[in-house]
Amino acid sequence: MIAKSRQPVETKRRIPRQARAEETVSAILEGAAQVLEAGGVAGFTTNAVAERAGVSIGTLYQYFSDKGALLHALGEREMQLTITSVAKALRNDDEAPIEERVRAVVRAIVNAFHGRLRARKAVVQAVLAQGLAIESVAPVAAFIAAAGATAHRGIARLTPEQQFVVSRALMGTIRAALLEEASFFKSRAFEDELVRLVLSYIGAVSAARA
Amino acid sequence: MIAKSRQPVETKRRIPRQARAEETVSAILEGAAQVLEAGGVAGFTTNAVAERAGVSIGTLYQYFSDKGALLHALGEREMQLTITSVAKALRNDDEAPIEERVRAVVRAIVNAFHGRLRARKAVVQAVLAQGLAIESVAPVAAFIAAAGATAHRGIARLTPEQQFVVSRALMGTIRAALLEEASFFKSRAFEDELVRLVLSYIGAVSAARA
DNA sequence: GATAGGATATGAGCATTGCTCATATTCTGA
DNA sequence: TCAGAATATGAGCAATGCTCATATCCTATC
Repeated sequence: MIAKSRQPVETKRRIPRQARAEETVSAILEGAAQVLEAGGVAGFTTNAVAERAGVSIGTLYQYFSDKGALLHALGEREMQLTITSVAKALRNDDEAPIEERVRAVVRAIVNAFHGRLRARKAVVQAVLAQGLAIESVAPVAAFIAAAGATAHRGIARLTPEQQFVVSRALMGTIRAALLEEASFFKSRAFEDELVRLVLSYIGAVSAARA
Repeated sequence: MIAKSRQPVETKRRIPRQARAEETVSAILEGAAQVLEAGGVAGFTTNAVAERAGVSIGTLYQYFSDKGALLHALGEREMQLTITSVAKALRNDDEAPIEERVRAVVRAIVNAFHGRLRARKAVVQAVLAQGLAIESVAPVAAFIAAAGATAHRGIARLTPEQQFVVSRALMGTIRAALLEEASFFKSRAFEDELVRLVLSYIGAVSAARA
């Protein structure tokens, strides 16, 4: 008796080995984004994604174990974009005053949500709808927490709870503005308040240490 | 030709007029909560809810236009609980120092999430998954913003953006702790940090005005 | 107490959707 | 050239959201 070849229990089932397979995966992800942009979470069906991507439904399931895995992949894509954006913002002004650095981070995150707002909103919604929030959003938050909390000229290092609070407060507020389609989402006034939120908190922690 | 009787486009279709109908609606909501507690969002099917509630699927749809409406109702129930809890907390110490009042609000919100954590988490997830966040969560946030931001002994009144930031930052952080099942969710240390977050932000706004 | 009509409850079953699997096609290395 | 691996296909099954024709229950009126 020959054992069936085991499939790894991953989000992706088959790993592309040929160029056309890579293209297929890209097409599926792009199709997924388009379907989300067009019809939001409600219209997001795997059959619709496959059709939009120009592949059969079977092909879709060769690369994604289920609908959730597809959303997960989209979420990770967004996450990576944000992380890259934040990292870049921090690299530029390494010795700038803390306010500049915080502002750069805030702006980077907000700007990561440019274009295809409807799709992005839908991705956030869908990712939150599953337990995926933990793995998928936490890295961004952790990165921000670490970045914003590095001991830096009299600024105290943050405890894990404090890192959690500052990162989730920032991400949560931005996410709320996106989901609620706040008119001031990309306004300077909103950015100012987010900067104030982070700075005042970090300042208060530092002050309490002294 | 007789026009069909128009159904109001509401979350609830039929409005209970008899006592047994009220009981039916309660049973459905209770069944929904139980199904969520047992199987999370994944196991939440309308047929399962109807069975658990001891009513037929048809009856369920007499009172709730669709699955979303059911989640919406559960969400509103949670929201109302939180609002009541916060209002009560604020009523007690009307002339207490601002720190006490903020702490009371923070504690009230966190304590609103006691018991049936799995169901609550699922409700939050489900509500976020639809566009319902806007109508369903915003009232709590607005209430908190208004309550925490009432001009009070040298504390400045907040602009709409500022109210948005302080309420969503607080709610978002608490929600993140719930969804990510943070170990410190109900710890004193976490509460302290939430208080610090709100106080430092309000303080910074006030300081900037002067 | 009888009963007409409104309110409430039922559940078989239809439409849609997530997903599988047997099969076909394409590619690559020897 | 061609065998076998990689990739692609899509009919169709199972599960789920939801409807509607029908049945049962309740209440108001006489």
